[in-house]
Amino acid sequence: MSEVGHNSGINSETAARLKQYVERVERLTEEKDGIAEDIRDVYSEAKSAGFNTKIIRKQVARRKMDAQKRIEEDELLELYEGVFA
Amino acid sequence: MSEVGHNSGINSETAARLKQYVERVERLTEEKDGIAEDIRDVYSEAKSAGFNTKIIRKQVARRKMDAQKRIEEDELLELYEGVFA
Amino acid sequence: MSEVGHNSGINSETAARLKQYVERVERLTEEKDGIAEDIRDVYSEAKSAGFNTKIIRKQVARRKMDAQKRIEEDELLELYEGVFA
Amino acid sequence: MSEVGHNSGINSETAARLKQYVERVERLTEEKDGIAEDIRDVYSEAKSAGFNTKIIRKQVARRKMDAQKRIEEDELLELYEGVFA
DNA sequence: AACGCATAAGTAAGAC
DNA sequence: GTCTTACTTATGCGTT
Repeated sequence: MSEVGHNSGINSETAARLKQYVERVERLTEEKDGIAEDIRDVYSEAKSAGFNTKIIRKQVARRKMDAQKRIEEDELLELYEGVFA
Repeated sequence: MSEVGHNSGINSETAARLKQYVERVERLTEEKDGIAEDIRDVYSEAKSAGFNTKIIRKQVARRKMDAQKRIEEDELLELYEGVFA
Repeated sequence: MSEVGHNSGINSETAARLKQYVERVERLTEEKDGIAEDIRDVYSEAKSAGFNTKIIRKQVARRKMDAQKRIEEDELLELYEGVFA
Repeated sequence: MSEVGHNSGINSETAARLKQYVERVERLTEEKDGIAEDIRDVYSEAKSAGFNTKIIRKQVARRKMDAQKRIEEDELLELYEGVFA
């Protein structure tokens, strides 16, 4: 067998690069999960302070939806610009 | 109507604190979404480099599962210990 | 107004078919919920028999994970095969 | 060591009963997943027939909520009966 | 541009 | 009764 195959049929350089990508994703995912935990902590804290977290979630969702509407409008404006440019 | 009620039936201080929580969540969510985008970028880059992103995803999933499995087994052992403690 | 619109803007045949789908989903959901209840009953029974349900849950999770891991690995292999096909 | 311990420190009869529970849960879970798949199939079919599945889901959710309201009312009635009985 | 997949949010149940 | 954990639903993303 040639050099190819030392790592399940892939040459070792390719395998190494694959590993790089996997590890980068893993590192970023870890960060992301960390932030998700932070968010949970904020809700916990709010709860401890006597707030109903459901309401906060609704509020967040609502504002996000509004933001979405704004984005849609922006895109529409951009579209118009293209037409009149 | 008393001062209470200026903000839908809750006093202004409470409203302010609520706003704080909402904004903290929003800020963290923004960060989180940013990282999610970074992850997508890594996959895009890998794809451009000629890799099959499905393979990378599977590798990531597989490794995550290995880690999870170990945790799962440790917890099971611990649980069994608890039975005989 | 034409015949269309008697049911909020859709013709009655379409409405009837829609209703069919909704009812099929509802019937199946009912079955599903029934089984979910059965599962809960099994855990209750186990608990009454003196078992730590957490252990049973962990066992179930562990076995499921084993199965999933095997599937995951098979898919990965298949994917690799595809690369060299 | 006594007979206890042949199976990770649990006597074999207990282990056997544990296994029974695990398997019952697994069997029921399999059934449940099968039905979940059936539900997905119904949605797929509806989609193929030109329906917007999101709307069907909303419809199903809405009817369920109505049912929930009915249950709440029933419980309230029951409560009253208790008071006046 | 539509489909399936994967993650994420929200909801509900069970443990302490 | 509170709290955490598990499940279910829903949305959004990548792919074909």
